[in-house]
Amino acid sequence: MTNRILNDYISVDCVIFGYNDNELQVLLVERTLTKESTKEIEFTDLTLTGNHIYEDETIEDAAYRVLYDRTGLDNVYLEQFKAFAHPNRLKKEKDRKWLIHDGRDPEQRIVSIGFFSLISTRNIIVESKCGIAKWVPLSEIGELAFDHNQIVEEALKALRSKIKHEPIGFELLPEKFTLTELQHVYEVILGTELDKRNFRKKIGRMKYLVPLDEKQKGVAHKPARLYMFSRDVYEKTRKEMFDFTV
Amino acid sequence: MTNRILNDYISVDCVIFGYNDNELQVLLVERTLTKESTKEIEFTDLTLTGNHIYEDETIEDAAYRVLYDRTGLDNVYLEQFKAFAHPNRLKKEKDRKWLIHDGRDPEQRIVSIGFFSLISTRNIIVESKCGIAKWVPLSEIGELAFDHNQIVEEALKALRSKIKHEPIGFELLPEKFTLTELQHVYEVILGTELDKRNFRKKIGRMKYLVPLDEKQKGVAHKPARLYMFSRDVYEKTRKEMFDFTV
DNA sequence: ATCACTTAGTGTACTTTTTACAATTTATAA
DNA sequence: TTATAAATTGTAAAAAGTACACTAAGTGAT
Repeated sequence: MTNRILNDYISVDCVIFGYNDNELQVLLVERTLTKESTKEIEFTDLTLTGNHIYEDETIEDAAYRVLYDRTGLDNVYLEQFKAFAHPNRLKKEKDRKWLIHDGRDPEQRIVSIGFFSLISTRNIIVESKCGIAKWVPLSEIGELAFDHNQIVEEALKALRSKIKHEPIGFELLPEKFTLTELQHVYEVILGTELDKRNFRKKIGRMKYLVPLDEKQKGVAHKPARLYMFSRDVYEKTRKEMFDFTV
Repeated sequence: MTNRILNDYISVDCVIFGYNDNELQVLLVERTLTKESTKEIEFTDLTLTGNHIYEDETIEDAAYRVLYDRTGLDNVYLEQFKAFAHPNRLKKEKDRKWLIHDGRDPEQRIVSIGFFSLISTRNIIVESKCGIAKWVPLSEIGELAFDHNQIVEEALKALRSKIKHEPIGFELLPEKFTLTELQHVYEVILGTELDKRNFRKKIGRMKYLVPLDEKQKGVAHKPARLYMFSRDVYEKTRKEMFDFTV
């Protein structure tokens, strides 16, 4: 790997989703902006995690690298969903007289290739070498830098669409999880309430969800059985569907 | 519009699908390569339709423009499905000593943002100002320039996935079409045979498919009823589904 | 006018899935 | 022992999926 970037104007940006406190959260990074003239700190901002693409990387390589540098995790769910080029981004940032604290000009990244990632929050070390990252519940995201609000919007759309047709909900949960937790993940992402019995009946037909001989510990009520996702079974039993809406 | 390109290294590439002779076809463009030294024509190649993104365009704007320049059509189905950056593309093309006939260096476009488009073949004028385009059945596509084979592959995957969940099949047909034609489109795209009665039962439940008081003309058998897609009805009746595979 | 030919159009019985809905079980904590 | 909290489970009715074969309505040839 050369570390020479492919192009100054292209970056990957990653919408990192986590699930905690019964909410869908996004991992955002603080960006410190200084005045070009005085070098004084003007204010801080929140951005997605992103970076350039190196010369000898595919776009996916770059995204996995970005994700690893931010979270220390690999083998996580990551999916490219859309590329963005805001013709106004250039202008909007040019009008300002700010620099990012490391001296980079914030206008540089023009085309951004959006990925979303699902990670199990508990594994993650939020502090990393490149800036301070923090989990922000979707409902509390304010105005982000650049066009990152739009990217989050579209990532959420892509996630909603994807989760309806492929079993990816458990990617937001620890390896072993209860059916109620899984149901909550679906409810939070889809924004609807689901009937407990029907959810279990439906998901129960999916062979890839394997019940363990293990139960929740330390809860003040009947402990729930734990389950795991088996990719193996999934690959073997997956069949394509043919359903169009309405 | 300035016509100043955003960036030399980024392009949009469009996989234009058409349906004819009961086959899925792709509109491809001949590229003439000349030797850099002698300017002699070395050979011709086939590529997708693509172009750079202008400074004041969104990526989608650029794709619609590219499609319009190639086909003379607007208001067609167009969808961004994936961005590509082949780290090897640069090298592969650099090793050769060719130029495209207009003098451009073929290595220039590095990141390509892929779209696919569905058009009703009968409306299209294939001759256009920028090169000769021709319809090639999917089964007969040989080796394309750059990584365009991969882009076509992925476009097809995206199309297959999309058509399972959204009503876009008729985009490949004239405004008025028969149910048999529609069924053939689904069969060709999905690569499976469908039962005529079951297909009609299923699609018949979709209110957006409106039967007309009009029949096929000039066929040597019982003429079929013609149908139209009503986007209006679709928008109104569309409801989200929650189905995961297996 | 009849007939041969070709594709359009339709129904039924069976299985599976969806949907709406509430009582019982099993653990902890007081 | 009891109160509490969440887990777990079933059923009946409606809708959708599946497998399967005959009749209808045109054209073109005789």
